Amino acid sequence: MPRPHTHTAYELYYLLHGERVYFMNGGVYTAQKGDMVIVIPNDLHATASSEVAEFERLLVNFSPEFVSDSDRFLLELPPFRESTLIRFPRKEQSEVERLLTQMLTECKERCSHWDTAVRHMLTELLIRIHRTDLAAQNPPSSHPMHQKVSEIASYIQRHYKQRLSLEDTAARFFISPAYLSRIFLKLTGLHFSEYIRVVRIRESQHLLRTTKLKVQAIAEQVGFEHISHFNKTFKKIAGVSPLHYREQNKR
DNA sequence: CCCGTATTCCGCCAAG
DNA sequence: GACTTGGCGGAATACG
Repeated sequence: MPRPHTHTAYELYYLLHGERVYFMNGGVYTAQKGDMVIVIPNDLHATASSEVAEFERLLVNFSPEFVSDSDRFLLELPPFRESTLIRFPRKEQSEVERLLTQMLTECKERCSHWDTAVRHMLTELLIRIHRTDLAAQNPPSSHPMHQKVSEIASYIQRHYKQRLSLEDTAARFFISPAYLSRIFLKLTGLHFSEYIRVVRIRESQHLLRTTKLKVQAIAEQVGFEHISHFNKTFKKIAGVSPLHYREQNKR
């Protein structure tokens, strides 16, 4: 199973067939044939297998800069505001698949003006995404445990400032600590405690970039009682020390 | 589900 | 003084 990760590109993940569990945006989604997972830049995401083992997908990554200036606004609107899953209607699917495969072959073969061609097709794809009815979408999860893990992940995102133990959280959601530990890892790719740390460090990164708060203050705000431990954890996850990170990301 | 063990984490202090 | 790094023992949690 691929480790959870982030990157600065948009990711479009289209399922040709099979079934796939996707963790992103703090929620668990089950993708089926004809579904497209949209991951916006810097969102933590991972995939896991579902009961159905086999699957085939088409994957497209692109940076916002790749989209022509005049079409960039398409990325500012709803389906691209946060990572999500959309389902194309039956009759749209073949067209979407055609677009995607064509884009991929263009990228591979690199005939003249391939980039312009791809840029065009991407725009068309974005429009198709916008046109699909988003209202009746998002069956957030068929599986009851997916729902539960989603709730737990979102609970962590809301309460990372306070102490969160496996035991207390499990009790709050009426499952055993051991089961929570196992199911959480399976669906998110991260251990329960690891996820908390990642959420905390990501928030601290945000604070380092956007405020002038002292490291000490930030550490406390995101739920670390001791700076020494915050520093260690930060470096392990972010790769550099807090102030170094702030320095690097001074626009 | 419970258990024992291994691993990792956390809070604390000390030092650069 | 603020930040960073390191070591240590007990606690939490991961593993099988």
